[in-house]
Amino acid sequence: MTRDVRSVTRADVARLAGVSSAVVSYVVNDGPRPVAAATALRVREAMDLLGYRPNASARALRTGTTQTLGLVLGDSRNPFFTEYTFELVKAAAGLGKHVLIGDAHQYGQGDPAAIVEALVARQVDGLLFAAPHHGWTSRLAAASPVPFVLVDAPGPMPGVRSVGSAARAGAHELTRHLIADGRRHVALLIGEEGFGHPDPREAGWLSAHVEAAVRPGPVMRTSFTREGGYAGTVRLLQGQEQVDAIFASNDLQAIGALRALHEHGRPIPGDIALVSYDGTIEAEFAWPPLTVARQNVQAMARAALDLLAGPQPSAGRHVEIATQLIIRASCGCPVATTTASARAKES
Amino acid sequence: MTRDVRSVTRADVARLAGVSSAVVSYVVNDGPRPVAAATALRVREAMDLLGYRPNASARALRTGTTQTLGLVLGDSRNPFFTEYTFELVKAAAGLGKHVLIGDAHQYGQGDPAAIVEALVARQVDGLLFAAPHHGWTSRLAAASPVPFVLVDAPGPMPGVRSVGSAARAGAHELTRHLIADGRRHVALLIGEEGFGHPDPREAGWLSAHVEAAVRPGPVMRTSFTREGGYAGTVRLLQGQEQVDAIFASNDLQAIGALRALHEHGRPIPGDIALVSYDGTIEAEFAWPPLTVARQNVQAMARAALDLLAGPQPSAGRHVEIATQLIIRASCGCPVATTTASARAKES
DNA sequence: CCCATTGTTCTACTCGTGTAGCGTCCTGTC
DNA sequence: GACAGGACGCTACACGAGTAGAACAATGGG
Repeated sequence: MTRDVRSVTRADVARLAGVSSAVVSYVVNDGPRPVAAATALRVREAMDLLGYRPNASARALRTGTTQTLGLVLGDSRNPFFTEYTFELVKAAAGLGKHVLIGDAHQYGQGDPAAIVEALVARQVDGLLFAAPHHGWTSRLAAASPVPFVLVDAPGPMPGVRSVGSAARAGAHELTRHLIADGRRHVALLIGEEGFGHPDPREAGWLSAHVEAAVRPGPVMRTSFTREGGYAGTVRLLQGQEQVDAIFASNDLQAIGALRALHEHGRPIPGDIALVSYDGTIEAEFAWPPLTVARQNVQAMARAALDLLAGPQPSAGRHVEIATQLIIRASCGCPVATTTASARAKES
Repeated sequence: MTRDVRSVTRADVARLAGVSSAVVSYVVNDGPRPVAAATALRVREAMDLLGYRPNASARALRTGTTQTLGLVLGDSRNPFFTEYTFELVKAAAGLGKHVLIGDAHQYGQGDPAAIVEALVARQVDGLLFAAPHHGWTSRLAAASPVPFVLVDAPGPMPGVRSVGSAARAGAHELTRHLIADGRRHVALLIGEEGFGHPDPREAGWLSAHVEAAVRPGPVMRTSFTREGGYAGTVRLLQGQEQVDAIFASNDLQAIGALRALHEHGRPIPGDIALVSYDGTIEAEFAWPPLTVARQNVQAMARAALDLLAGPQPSAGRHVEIATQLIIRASCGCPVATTTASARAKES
């Protein structure tokens, strides 16, 4: 039919409807000026007939806004981030915005500013950072001329808007559950020290021990990957310290731990209980299904977009979303139910 | 410093460098006209000093190309598609292009044209369809005014450019491996009939049986989800027919099957072998690790972009990428090695 | 009947970039 | 010394949409 739909322009519609191009704009945008009902109808008919679609580039040029957000991703193999990504895409679509993906890997880990520039050059209205390298944050903040939020921050940072889970409370609750079940040697799998803040998951794990007056189990530092979880667990099993439960700080580590435990023939949860922080679908369909502190990815995505759209307090702002304790087979407790954890709070 | 980086324009650079704005363009684009070396240097210094970034919207308006591709995604919870997504993003970045994500779910399954329109209105240069609903294809093709390719097609379709794996060969090889190991009752987990083409995975599974003169095992039709794999496997275990191996048609079904087998206390591979088609990281870190026909997602992503960029044959074109047989513990065979399957071919 | 007011529409400029058409100057050759 | 030709650079317009300012018509009040 029409050779090229993109070539239908405002002027074409105006000509067909017998009006000026301004009127077409007013109709399209329910514009700043009123249009007589009869005229608007003629214009709408002309638009339908021609299959008119306003040119987004021209609009962006004129208005300075693209209705597009840039998402900087660090680890695309982590199911938590992929789930997060798609929740963000969905939430953005609900606001009529699209998401442009910038994978940090391809630009080389060394230069976060390059990613930001590539996205900013595309005229994105805002940036979402899901890059786990918290060391980047300050440089990213400096490099970004547009509003941005960290979508997975461990805690508040001055001058930065961020969203995170109530990780300390979630980890505390998860650990307390293990202790209440009778576990007395809960090892912690976690990332390297100085990876930004003191890790709130470690703090929660520790505080649950303090609260119950139980001596904390061993801490194993490794990477937040399947391989890291595997290697860390093997080291735990070969070590001197007694272990009757493992707290993995994300699902990837838990999946790796699972393999190590299976390979060593240690029954779960009979011999060693295993719980995890994140609670992606992978943890749900692992064997045995994992008891987790589930991050509310959907709520986090919405909060991130709210922060981006809202006013820009120079002091920064951190929104914390509650996690949810989901009890499955891997902790070996009798009940299998669900409890809401600490309520959402802000700081 | 500069109040708003986006506000630095070509004219600012020209003024600082003491040249006209055209010259700045020529330098930026290594433009259609030559520029004296000394002048170019001055311009470049001015650009650096001001932090000039060409406005992508204005460029897109002028040139009619956005250097952006739209990706229509059907199932964002399938690790195969998420891996594919990020390979596409990476491959596109290598060509200086970005990817705009359109999640089919949010628009409602009923109207694929709406997704296309939303993306096309954003001036994407091309479309990539990863929507598994093959029934959509013709409508999508009709709705798309820009070049498009199917990135996960089961076979050639007239007038459509598409990429797929050599699924029949891969399934054949995988099944043959099971039979060679002594399995004689290989059940097939697969999707509903009429889901587009006759499924090449079913054909490969069947042809391996014919080749070995072994009577094919039961066929279980279910959805391509974890839940579907679980339910299908439970039905298989409760059914009359003997089963000593299960061929899952994708990793999701395999993960579900794994849970069912574990729940029923059927040792893998001792009692029942399990293999899967896809070969994402989830299959690698399952317990036991799954023997798979791995789709070469990276090669598929590159092929898809090549097809999109290349000439547009009206007859359509289908590129097939070879799968790779990866032997792990779940099939119970003695060796654990890797074999390349049928080489890439085109049709 | 005139004029102010309101409602509706048109004209014209703007956003920032790509590039065609047209100088301008410089060099080499007869 | 005049002139052809090349190397550079500048001016000016187009891309498609948003919207302010002006124009025009219709209406009501005095």
